[in-house]
Amino acid sequence: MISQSRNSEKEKELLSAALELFVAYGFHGTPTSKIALQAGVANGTLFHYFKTKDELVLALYVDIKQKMSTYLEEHVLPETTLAGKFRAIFTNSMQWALANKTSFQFLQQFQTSPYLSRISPEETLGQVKDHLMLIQLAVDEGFFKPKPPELILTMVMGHIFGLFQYLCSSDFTNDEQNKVIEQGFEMLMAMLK
Amino acid sequence: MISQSRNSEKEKELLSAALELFVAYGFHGTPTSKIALQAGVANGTLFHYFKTKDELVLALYVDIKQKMSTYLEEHVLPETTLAGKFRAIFTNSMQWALANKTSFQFLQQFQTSPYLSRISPEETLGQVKDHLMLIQLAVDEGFFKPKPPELILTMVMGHIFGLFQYLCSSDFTNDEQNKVIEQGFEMLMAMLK
DNA sequence: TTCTTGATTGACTAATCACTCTACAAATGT
DNA sequence: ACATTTGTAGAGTGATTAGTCAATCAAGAA
Repeated sequence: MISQSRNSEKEKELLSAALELFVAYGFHGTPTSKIALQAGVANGTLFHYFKTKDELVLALYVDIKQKMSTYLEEHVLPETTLAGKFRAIFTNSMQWALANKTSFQFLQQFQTSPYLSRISPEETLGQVKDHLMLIQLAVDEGFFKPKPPELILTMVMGHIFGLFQYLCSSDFTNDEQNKVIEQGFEMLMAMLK
Repeated sequence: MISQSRNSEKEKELLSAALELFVAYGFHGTPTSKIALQAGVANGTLFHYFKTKDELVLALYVDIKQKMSTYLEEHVLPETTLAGKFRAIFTNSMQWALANKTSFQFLQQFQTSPYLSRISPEETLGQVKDHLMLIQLAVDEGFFKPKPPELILTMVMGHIFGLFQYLCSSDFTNDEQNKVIEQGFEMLMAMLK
């Protein structure tokens, strides 16, 4: 219905404005008034959609996490082989991060901030469970070295963060970017196999 | 002199209190009044040592960076071989991070925050110049794969961050920790050689 | 039409914050 | 001894903030 789409629109505007401002000025460094202003709504409207500022921060985190997960699922599910799945997870994570730099920066910022503790351990676990299972499978089949899956996962994520920072630090053409991602994946595999 | 040592003491107290509170509640989430309280000094005293809150944040960053650098230099300089130097850099970075978790967490938080832009590029470059030169040397000698040193450096740092998070996520004995660090180094070398 | 419900507004408030200011104490220099 | 600088305190201030509230507005239901 029309009214609902209006609702979502303003909510989306608020989330989008919050994302930009949070990355630029930090969570506490961004007043709700500025968020409302940039979203083009009144002060009070923000609190109609989000009871508190904290709730807005958490909602933004969940929203971004979900968008990235959806993107990854779409691109990984079609892959049939283990190697194909890992390549898809890695390259598409990088592609998404580079295509959504602000969102990815927000994730980094959030995950190293005290806000992270507001996310329940179950929810955190749920987000990585699938990946852990896939890694376990790869270990069982001798595709990866026999290491704890959690160790492998954190290393892969560290790898992705590092590569992201490298690709953001200077200007690359799309071709160069893809080449670096490709090489980064090969190096990662050299480490894990 | 006595007065100077008193000065340093209060300044250190303030930096130490700020560190704990920043990691627990974030930069803007920590009022200067609470910092002064925890440091055991009056409100105004904080502003005698640091003109503004921002200056305190930056001073804390510089202080921690310098402590880590000093620690690394001490342990890396004695090494004579390339392999020895890299192993020393890696393992001692991990050791320092685990022995100074809060400090290391602060570095992570700071480096993913908008505050990072307050640090001049020259200063940032100065901090990594030595490492970049060492990597370049290793590439020239065929010790590492022929990749841009910046790429190798960000990957190593991503590796360290990942390993740090893994070792913080659950309880390990010292022996287990050292084993993981050792293995982590071997894997890193497998990737870079 | 009339009623109801939810969206929207922006002025308002109580609390909090970074920072100042004045006064005083302690150390240092001469 | 005296003067000067430096450290310390904590009440005070003006600005800012998250969140509230009473008042409209829009739109569908009866």
